[in-house]
Amino acid sequence: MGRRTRVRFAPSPTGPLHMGGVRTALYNYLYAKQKGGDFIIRIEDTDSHRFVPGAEEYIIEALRWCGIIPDEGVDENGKVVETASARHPHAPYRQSQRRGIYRSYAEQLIANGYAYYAFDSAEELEKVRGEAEAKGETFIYNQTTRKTLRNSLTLPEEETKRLLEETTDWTVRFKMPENLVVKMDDLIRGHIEVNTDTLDDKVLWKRADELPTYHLANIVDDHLMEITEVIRGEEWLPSLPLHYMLYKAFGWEDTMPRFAHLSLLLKPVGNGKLSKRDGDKMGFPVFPLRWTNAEGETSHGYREDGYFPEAFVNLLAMLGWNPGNDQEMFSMEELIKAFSLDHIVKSGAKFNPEKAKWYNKEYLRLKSDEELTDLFIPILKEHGIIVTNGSGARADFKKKEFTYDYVKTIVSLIKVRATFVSEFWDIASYLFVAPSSFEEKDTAKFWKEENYTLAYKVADFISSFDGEFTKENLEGPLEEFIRGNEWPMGKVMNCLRLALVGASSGLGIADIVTLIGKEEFASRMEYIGKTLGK
RNA sequence: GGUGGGUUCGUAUAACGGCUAGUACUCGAGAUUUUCAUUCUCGCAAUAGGAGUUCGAUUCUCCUACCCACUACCA
Repeated sequence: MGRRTRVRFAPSPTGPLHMGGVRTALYNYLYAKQKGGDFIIRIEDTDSHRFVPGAEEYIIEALRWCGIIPDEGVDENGKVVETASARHPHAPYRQSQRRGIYRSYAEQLIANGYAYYAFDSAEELEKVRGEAEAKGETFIYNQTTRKTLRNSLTLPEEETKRLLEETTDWTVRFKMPENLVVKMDDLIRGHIEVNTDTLDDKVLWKRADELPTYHLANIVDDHLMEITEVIRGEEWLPSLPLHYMLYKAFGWEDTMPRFAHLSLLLKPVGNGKLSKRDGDKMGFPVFPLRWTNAEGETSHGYREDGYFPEAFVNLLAMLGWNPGNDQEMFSMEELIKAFSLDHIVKSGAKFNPEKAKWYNKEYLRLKSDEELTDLFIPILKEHGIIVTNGSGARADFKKKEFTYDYVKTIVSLIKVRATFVSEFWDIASYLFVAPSSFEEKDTAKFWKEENYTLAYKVADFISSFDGEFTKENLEGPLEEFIRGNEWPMGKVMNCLRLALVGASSGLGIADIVTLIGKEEFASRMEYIGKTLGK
């Protein structure tokens, strides 16, 4: 039909965006970009009671961190973003700022017999609900019960007129037709049929705050904004028949968007959907960014926990979608190329925190040494380490001054051992500060006279080594020396490692000695001797 | 309760009627390594249950079970 692809992500600013919401936004974004179309962010703030300050800014910032940038919508400063591709202005993108638009559409439905005025107060409805519940039934405002309630279908015309003018808590409800089978097609789920007898007369517009409800606002805006595909969460599937009926009532069937309903993200263990609590309990974030609520409770965010946005996006993309082959690592560009609604999984996906970490580990390895070094330097500063611009890999342990090259060399050696940059300090602190204590178990295992006497001989060998100190120069001769004497390699080396690292783990001895230098090496050998005996 | 959706190793998924049900994470074993880590090799482990259609069913149909969503003047 040649319509330009236009999709939207339409969050309501009632709190921080959950990672499931980010996934929905991501799929919309991928779909739009693949088709060369537009990705729109629309803020659905039609519920004045649930509005949370800062939530909108949070949502936009979170998406931007992920690299999900809208072609149209609101930016993180609240300013309108609009592309040149827009054929006519679609702004504003906040439904609260569009309130003037909706009333006439609601009235149009009434004029054409698709909707009616309802004057039942909240208390009255609560009462009939309570009565039904007492009888073990569920009250539904539908074609049967509407005949017994106060609305423009049951009241005389004059009374309706009077109430419209004199009262301010009435609503407009959709008049759901009787016994009609709605035939729908979902891009992911296929053909679905629902009988309208099982549906209720949903409120479309509220006089009290002069705002539409989700259903009306959603259909009107999707129409006005020329949305071609609606990709949203599974929780909307039950209201799809209503939405179909609304498009029909407005006479917009020919431009009705196609629908795709995504399954939910489930909690890692047990049943149910992923919630904030699961993250707190199991120690993983459920939010893209850190969030502090009105009560002052702070929730973890992927960004603050040290995840790379590329890793976060990648793991999210693979939760409920697959490329149809074994590829697991995808950049945003690759995702845009490979994405397809055909490969979306119908069932809910349990989130696996282990796999999330694995993704970050993989992306960490992919980063350049420079980039990782820049991320490591602020952490070093927190530990009182000064990083200078001096040339070469030089270390001054007394002044705690190390060159950029020194840090970079370390990063290149340790990055394979970490999942997060935040782990670098624990992994490599001994390359900046001499160990002050020695791991008990390792000490008991290796620091024995028959071992350390040999270790000190090896230390003498290293100290008197007259070539330039590099790993390449040192490694071969060192090994030959120990093997030549037929000394037990593992035991001797671990005595040295205990002295240099404080434990029997860490880099190769040649690496460490090359980095810290002769002087520091000697000092550490002396210290362990004084401390543990020699 | 009603309506709709779903169900392949522990987890994420592949196999769009046809090999021995593949891959990744996790876990286990081995190899390499001066330790640790890495790397490599191998291994454990699944079609919810039952009918039917078919030469043949993970795939199609029906029933049962279980899970999820919705059932607001919330989105």
